[in-house]
Amino acid sequence: MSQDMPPLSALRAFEATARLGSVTAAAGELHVTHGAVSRQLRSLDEHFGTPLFTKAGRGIRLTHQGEQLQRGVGDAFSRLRESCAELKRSSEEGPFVLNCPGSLLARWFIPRLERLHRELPDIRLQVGDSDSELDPRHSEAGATLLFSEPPYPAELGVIELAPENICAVARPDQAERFDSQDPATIFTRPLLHTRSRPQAWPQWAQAHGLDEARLAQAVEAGQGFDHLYYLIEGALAGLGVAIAPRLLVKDDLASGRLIAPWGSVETSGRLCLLLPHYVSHRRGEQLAAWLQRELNP
Amino acid sequence: MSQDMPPLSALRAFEATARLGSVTAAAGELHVTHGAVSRQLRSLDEHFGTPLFTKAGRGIRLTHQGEQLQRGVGDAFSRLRESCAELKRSSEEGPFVLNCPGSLLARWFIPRLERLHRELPDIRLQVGDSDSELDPRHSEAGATLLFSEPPYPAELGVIELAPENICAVARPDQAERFDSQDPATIFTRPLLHTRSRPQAWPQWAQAHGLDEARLAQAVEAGQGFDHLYYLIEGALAGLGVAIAPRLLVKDDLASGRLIAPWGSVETSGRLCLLLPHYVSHRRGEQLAAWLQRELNP
DNA sequence: ATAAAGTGTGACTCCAGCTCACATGTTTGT
DNA sequence: ACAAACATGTGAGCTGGAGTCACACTTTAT
Repeated sequence: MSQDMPPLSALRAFEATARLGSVTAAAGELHVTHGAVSRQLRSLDEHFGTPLFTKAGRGIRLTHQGEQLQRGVGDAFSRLRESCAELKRSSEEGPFVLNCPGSLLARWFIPRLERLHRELPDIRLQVGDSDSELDPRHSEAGATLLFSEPPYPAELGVIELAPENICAVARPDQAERFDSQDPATIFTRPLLHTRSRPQAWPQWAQAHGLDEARLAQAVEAGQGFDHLYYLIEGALAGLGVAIAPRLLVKDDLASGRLIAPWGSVETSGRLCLLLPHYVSHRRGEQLAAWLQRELNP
Repeated sequence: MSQDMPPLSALRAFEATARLGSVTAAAGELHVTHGAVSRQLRSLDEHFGTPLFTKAGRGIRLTHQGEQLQRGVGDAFSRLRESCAELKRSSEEGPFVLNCPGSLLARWFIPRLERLHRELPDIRLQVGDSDSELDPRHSEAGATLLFSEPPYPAELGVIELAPENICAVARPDQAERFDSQDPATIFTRPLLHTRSRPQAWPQWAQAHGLDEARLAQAVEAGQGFDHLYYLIEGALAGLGVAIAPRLLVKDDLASGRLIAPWGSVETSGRLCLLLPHYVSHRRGEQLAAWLQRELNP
């Protein structure tokens, strides 16, 4: 690759000067003084070993070599400007991609999407399932919604939206088995679980002062699922007691499709919105604000 | 004109990284550290508000937006490189334009061109008459050969090649009218002159201690010419005595076509080669050295 | 396990490129 | 003929953007 390119800033100065036919005008466009442009042009002359402009009256005029250079360089800069403008536009007006775990997407976000679109019509959100790419650093998304807990990696812009409350839920037809004053009555039913959150049940047991060994036994007896989403479906199907973030079963509790006999426990986890440093501020913050409102009425 | 272009150096870093698929490789090509490239890329992410690369394994991969940008930017940079290389080539290998006054060109340079081409075969000199554009700042030439005198404008690279000697010349058939011991015998013939060098005769008269008034009268009597070249032709035609730089009549004196009864007078003028600051050193200095040799044997 | 390769980033440094002020040359209006 | 406005070139001096260095972290290979 030919490695003797002149400084790019000098080429930009040349392009503007050649296009506008004036050093001063170019300086205006580039928001620098005419002296700065004049130096850049001189450095180009030296680089190419040939004059690009000559004086003409009180202004300047392209030399033959200058015209030759102008053809290619003018094209190249148009192309550059066009590409950058296009990307900028598609980044500002194109869909804003928000990734979040499938369970959160299905059980909390999708039911609220219509309201989101109504209240933030210009955000053109595109939601995606992030279970395949757990690490937001590998994702192309503009933002990621997920449960996490401190300490957060410093390079990610983490906004804590709400504390995570987990609760044990079951179908209402099993209500009589459970005593809301006695957490141990939970052991009358199998404990549904998922491999992706092995600490969920132990955490709950500790908060309610239950014996870990007996808990492990009950977990053993319950069905395992690959995914939190299916876990909750298991509870709805009456297979046993599921453990889930309160957020995901909020609507089911309100409608009476599920019950949470022992309330919910706040964990050290938080529902977080990850806005990478580079993300467009306007839309990212609009979204964060909307989520805050929606989560903390 | 859309004025929110990212820094060009960042775009160059992006282009190299996208093309080579590696930050480190791009850093190598740009002769900087990988850290420098990494920062540039980050600044681009921030400018566009969208990620251009994601991590992939231990390397990186273009995102969708990155690919979009790469198409245009890659093209633009190819174009830029191509244009610059083309101009550089035509400036280094193309003809080297030397301008000089028509009289010098015709009466001194052209007879020596063949030797120049033989001794400096790769210089591909193109000589032009500069009488229309006297000021080298308005010319497109790579170099200018001309008579000038100090002080020289600072911004021009002036190389003094030889002192200017002027002499009064006439046709040999008029030799008996002139006494080489008595300059006043010059007034036996009309004094040919040119408007472009009104000070030539007075200078000569002063050097030989002649009366200015009588000189003015003799000049009045002589034919005037537009151009030094025709002035010498006038002397060759026997119209009177011409005044000219010794260099221009050197060959005619040697061959006996002209005589210079009173020798020559050194003036404060110098034959100079003007090499603008930007000119390719190699060829400019080769030419200067050859001229030095040719003028001062 | 251990090494090697690749990328990201905090802290610091430095010089490329800018501004300022002035000089010089050109055009235009009166 | 003169002055004023316009345009570019340049010496001196300053500053912030861009680079280096060193280290951390992750992934791949041996």
